[in-house]
Amino acid sequence: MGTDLHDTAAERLRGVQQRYTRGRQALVQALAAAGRPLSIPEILAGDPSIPQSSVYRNLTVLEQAHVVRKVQGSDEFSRFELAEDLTSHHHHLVCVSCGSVDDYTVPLRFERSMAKAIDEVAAETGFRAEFHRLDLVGICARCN
Amino acid sequence: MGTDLHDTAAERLRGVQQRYTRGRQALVQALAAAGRPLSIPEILAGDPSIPQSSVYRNLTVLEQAHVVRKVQGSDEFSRFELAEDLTSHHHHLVCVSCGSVDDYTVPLRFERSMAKAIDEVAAETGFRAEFHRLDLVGICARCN
DNA sequence: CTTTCTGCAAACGATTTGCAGCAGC
DNA sequence: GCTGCTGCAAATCGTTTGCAGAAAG
Repeated sequence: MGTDLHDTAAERLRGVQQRYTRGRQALVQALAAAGRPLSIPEILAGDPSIPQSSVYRNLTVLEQAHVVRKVQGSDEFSRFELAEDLTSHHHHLVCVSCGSVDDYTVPLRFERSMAKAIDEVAAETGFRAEFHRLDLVGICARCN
Repeated sequence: MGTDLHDTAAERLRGVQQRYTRGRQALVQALAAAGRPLSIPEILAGDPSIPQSSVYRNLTVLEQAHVVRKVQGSDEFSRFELAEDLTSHHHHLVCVSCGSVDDYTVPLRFERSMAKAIDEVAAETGFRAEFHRLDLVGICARCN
């Protein structure tokens, strides 16, 4: 299970001529354990032994290999999460107070009706959508 | 009509102890004319006589006065558009190729069903949503 | 007049990058 | 070994800010 994740990650990295090194494994592990998008400071706080530049560099590589995805929050930090096909389809609760980002899901029925609406927009505008973001921006339960 | 916009902007600025100066009027005018979120480089390209720092500073003030809103694209630039209550409710088509952001709308019926889904999420998670973002990320018609 | 704004240039801070040495295969 | 990765420190670049003079009311 957790092994599948790392196997898949290794395979995708190989696909872009990259190695699945210790540092990269640690990042994937941290993101999988968190279950929500993490900022670089959060990752560094979790393991201060990793140099910042390696985190940046490896997240960039993992993003190109489609192992992780960059997520926009409400603050100045980029956040990262595992690619959706390694987890499951979800959306984000973005807190404008503390900047945290949490996952949430909507009923499948609603996703379907959204997919239909998106298809219509694509047909009308000529825009080819790769994915959609349905973020709720507000105040998280912790910040009350 | 266009006057209403400027009157409203002036009023909102007064509400936060700020003046509606020439430079700020020019920004509001530019955003209204564009009809889509603009980045600072785009604004400067449209009128190179305005100094960069004034654009940044005034957009910040206008944002605090709820005259404009910051919008996230797919590139490194922040973008700005008029506050939604000065225009109308809409969402964004974000092009990952050229970075441009365009507006689009979905049927009102769909917005209603989305509002309901959002209420349910709020009830379940304790998250208080101020607004939602339904962005489509992909390739715009221009980039083909 | 007094307060706020503007323009310039210098500062900031998240992210990127050059380079020398180390690890993976 | 060769190639690619790491760690450090310096560079980059969008954005912010201090300050002196100009504009608003």
